[in-house]
Amino acid sequence: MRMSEPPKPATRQRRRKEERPGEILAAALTLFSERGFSATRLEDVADRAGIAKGTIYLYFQTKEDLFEAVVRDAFAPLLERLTGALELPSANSAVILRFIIETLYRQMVATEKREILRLLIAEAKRFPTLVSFYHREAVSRGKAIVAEILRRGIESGEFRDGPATRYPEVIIGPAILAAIWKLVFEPVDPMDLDEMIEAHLDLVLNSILK
Amino acid sequence: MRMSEPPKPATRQRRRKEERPGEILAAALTLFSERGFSATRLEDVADRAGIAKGTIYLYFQTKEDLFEAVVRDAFAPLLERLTGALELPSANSAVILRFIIETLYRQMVATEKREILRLLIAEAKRFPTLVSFYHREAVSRGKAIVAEILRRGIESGEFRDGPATRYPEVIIGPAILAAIWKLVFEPVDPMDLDEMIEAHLDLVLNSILK
DNA sequence: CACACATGACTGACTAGCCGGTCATCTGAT
DNA sequence: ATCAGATGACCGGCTAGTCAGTCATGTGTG
Repeated sequence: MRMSEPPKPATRQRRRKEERPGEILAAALTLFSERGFSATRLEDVADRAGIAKGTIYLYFQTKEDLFEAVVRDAFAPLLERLTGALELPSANSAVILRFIIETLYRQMVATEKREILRLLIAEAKRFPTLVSFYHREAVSRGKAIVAEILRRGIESGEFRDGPATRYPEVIIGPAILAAIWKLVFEPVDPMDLDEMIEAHLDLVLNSILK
Repeated sequence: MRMSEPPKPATRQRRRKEERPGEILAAALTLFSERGFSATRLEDVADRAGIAKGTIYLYFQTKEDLFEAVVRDAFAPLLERLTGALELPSANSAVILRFIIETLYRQMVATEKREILRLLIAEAKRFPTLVSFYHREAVSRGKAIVAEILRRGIESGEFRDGPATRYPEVIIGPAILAAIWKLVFEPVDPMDLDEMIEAHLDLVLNSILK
C-alpha cells in the first residue's frame, strides 16, 4: 500500500506561499468552531485546506498558535464600519445608534463570524492572552464607540441621562443573545433576525429617546 | 514499583452507591467547564472525586454520557423560582418582570451555573440532543413565562404593545451578555452586577411602561 | 458469638488507537 | 543545478475504556 501512488498525478503542485496561510486559517476556523480546539485534528485541517499536515507547520508553530491566529485574524474587519459611524457628521445620535446596532447584527450575528464568539467563550480559560487581545482590540473599543454616541445624544438633548445610557453593555445586550441563540438553538428554533433587530431597536429607542 | 503500596493506608474504603454519582458529576462539572469536553481527562475527574477511574464507568457508560448528565443535572433547580413568579397574584406586571430579571441575574449570571452556558455553547454541535433538551426544558419554558408576563402587562394597560413586548428574547438579552461577560472577560475587566441589573431594569422598564 | 462464605463497590494496570509534532525526502520552478 | 515549498511516514506521549482481582461489608450457619 505504501509508496503506491505517484503523489500528485493530476493537479500540478502549486506554490502559494501567499495564499496558504489564509486557506489554512479558513479551514481551521470551520473545524475549530465545529468541534472545539482539542477535538480538532490538524490532519483534518490539512485535508480541508488541500495540503499535507506538515505544511501547516511551515506557517504556524503549534496548534495553539494556529488557534490564536484563527481568532485574531477573524477580528480584523470588524470595527472598521463601526468607527466609521462616528464620523457621520450630519446625522443625529439616534440614527447613528440605529446604524451601529444594525451593523452589529449584519456583521456579527448574521454571518459566520459569530463562530468566533463561540471559540472565545469555549476556550477563554485556556487562552487568556487571546481574551486580553480581544478585550483590548475589539470589546473595549466597541464599548467606547457606543459610549461616545450615548454621550453625544445626552449632550444634544436627544437621549435621557440615566443608568441605561451610562452602561453601553445594556444597549447591545440583545444582539449578543441573538448571536448565542444562533450558535446554539438555530437548528431547533430558528430566529428571525429582522424581527429581532426591529424589537431590539424598538426597546432601546423607546427607552432612551426623550 | 508496582505492588508497592498498601492501597488505602489511612481512610478506609467507603461504599457509597448513593453519593458517588453526585460526587462524580460535581467533579466533572468543574473540570469540563475549565477545560472543555475533549481536554478533560477522566482520570482527573476521578482524582477530583477521590475515586479510581474505573469507578466512573460503574455509573456512566461513556465520557459523552457523563457530559450529558453533568449538563442535564445542573439545570434542575433553575426554573422553579421563575414559575413561582407567575403565581404572585397581587403584584402588578412590572414588579413581576423586575423579579424575573433579578432572579435571572442572581441564579444564572452571578453563580457558577453560568458555566453551564459555556458548556452548552461550546459543545452545541457535538451534542444536539442536549441542545434539544435544554431548549425544551429550560429555554422555551423561560420564554413562555416572560411572554405571559408581557401579555398580562399589555392587557392590564401597564405595558405598551409593540415589537419589544412581543419578543421576550429582547427583554432578557442584557442578562445573557452579562453572563457571557463574566465567562470571558471577568479577569480582564470585571463587571459590577448590581449596576448592570439597575441599568438593565432601567432600560427595559423605561421602554415598555406606558 | 464466631466463622465461612457471598456480594458488589472499587481499583488500577493494561490495551488499542489516536494525534501533535518532526524530518528525511521529494518536486518542480527558475 | 539549486532550493524553497511541500510531503507523509514515523515517533512518542497520551487517554478512553476494559477487566481480573481486591477487600470491606453483609449474611447465614452452628
